[in-house]
Amino acid sequence: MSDLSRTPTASTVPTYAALRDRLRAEILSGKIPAGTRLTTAALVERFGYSQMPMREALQALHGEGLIEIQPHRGAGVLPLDATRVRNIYDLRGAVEVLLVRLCIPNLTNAALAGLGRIHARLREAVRKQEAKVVFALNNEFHDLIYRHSGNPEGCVIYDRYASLLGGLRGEYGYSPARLHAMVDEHEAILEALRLQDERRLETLMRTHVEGAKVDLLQRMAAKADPQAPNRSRRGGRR
Amino acid sequence: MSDLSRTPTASTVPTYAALRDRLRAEILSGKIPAGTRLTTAALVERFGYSQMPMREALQALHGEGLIEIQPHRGAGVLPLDATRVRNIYDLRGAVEVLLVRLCIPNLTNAALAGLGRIHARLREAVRKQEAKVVFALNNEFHDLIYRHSGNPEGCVIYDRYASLLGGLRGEYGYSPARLHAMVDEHEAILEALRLQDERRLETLMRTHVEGAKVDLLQRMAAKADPQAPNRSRRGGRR
DNA sequence: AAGTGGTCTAGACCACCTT
DNA sequence: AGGTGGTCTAGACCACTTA
Repeated sequence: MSDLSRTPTASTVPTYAALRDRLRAEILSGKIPAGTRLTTAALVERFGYSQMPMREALQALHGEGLIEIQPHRGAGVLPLDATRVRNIYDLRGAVEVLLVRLCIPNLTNAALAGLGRIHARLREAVRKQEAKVVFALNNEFHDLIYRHSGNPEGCVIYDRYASLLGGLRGEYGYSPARLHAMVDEHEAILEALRLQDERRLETLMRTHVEGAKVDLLQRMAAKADPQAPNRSRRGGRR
Repeated sequence: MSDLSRTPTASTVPTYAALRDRLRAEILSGKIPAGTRLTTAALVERFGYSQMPMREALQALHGEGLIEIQPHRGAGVLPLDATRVRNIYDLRGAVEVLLVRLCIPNLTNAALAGLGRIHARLREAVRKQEAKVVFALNNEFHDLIYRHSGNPEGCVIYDRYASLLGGLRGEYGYSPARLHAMVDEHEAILEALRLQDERRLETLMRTHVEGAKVDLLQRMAAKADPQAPNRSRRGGRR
């Protein structure tokens, strides 16, 4: 797809790259929660390599904005509080509005058909209340659109923030209302894409991201603040 | 809650951080041109430190998207061709439209007055044809606005791309027409900020960035082939 | 005043690209 | 097959934080 040369069979992946990718995945999935301190000693203990490859991986993640490094004091996963979630959603939304606009002239009929199939499966998953599947299909839907934007730099930014927020979404899930709104909004976006209605697409996409933002923030707040003077045991915890 | 705000007087800056900041500045200013290969041997030769601090600096810059690292093959400054410039301008524009919208409720009268002063100086600099001053004041104008957005993550993205494109602008300069358009557009943006006219602001900012993009692309193209598409004398790239 | 852990150096190893 | 240069290890050093 890009000029990554010729897929050189990925013969030998350096240790620092493997560590970087693995740590990134664990941070984004929430397996390493925000706020965790990352010491080289612990990483050496865990992975069995010496400090320098670990340090290189940490520097790369620092450049990506995933962790914070204080000179002479160590590294830590950046916390994701409500303010930061709001900021990142806003930022991601701005990028998504751009990307969906850019892709309008590039979307083939085949791509539109693919989007339709993904949408149908997503609607079915919502009906069955399969949260994991909904999450995956939602990502597929957006990815397939943006892939046609012709702006790989923007896709990288989108991916980064989508993954970051995706970790949280895996933890907090969707509200039932949000699931149905998502289906309706995707439907409208799909229709606007077919009609190549740029202005409407921008409005729809902004509303779509805004709705996701509000929903996640509400669920984060609800979990942090049970606000139940009596032992409200509404809905079991799995 | 982690204690990231301690301001420890930055007593001792590690070598890798100093190298990273220095290399970043030289790349962004164009002192190290796009496409340059960065070997550790050359860096050791130049700075006198061993390889590992250099490698850490390169990893950080890789995470920031400034350089490319091919495993077992080395690092190089990413080339900035017309396509990438267009992509980055589009991306930056989307972020700027967001940031200017967010700052509307946060702009004080004092901030507006400050913007007015910057604008007056910029108009004067345009009249005197002082390109460097115009460049600096234009940055000041935008920075002062976005600083009030309350979205530091977005400001980081803006800064990164503004610096990247700023290096090119230092090389290619502005067209006379662009200078005057800039003044007019800033004037209109300032007025819309005073009136808190969100819709108009979005339109204005989008036009503003689009104008800058087209101007830079035209000047890059003009310099690349002065009018005769002769065969590329500079062949082997990579 | 001691300890923890980040930082840097020197050298050996080996993947990739030549001849 | 040789060379170049990226990659990794082990250890010494020292900044920052404990008590």
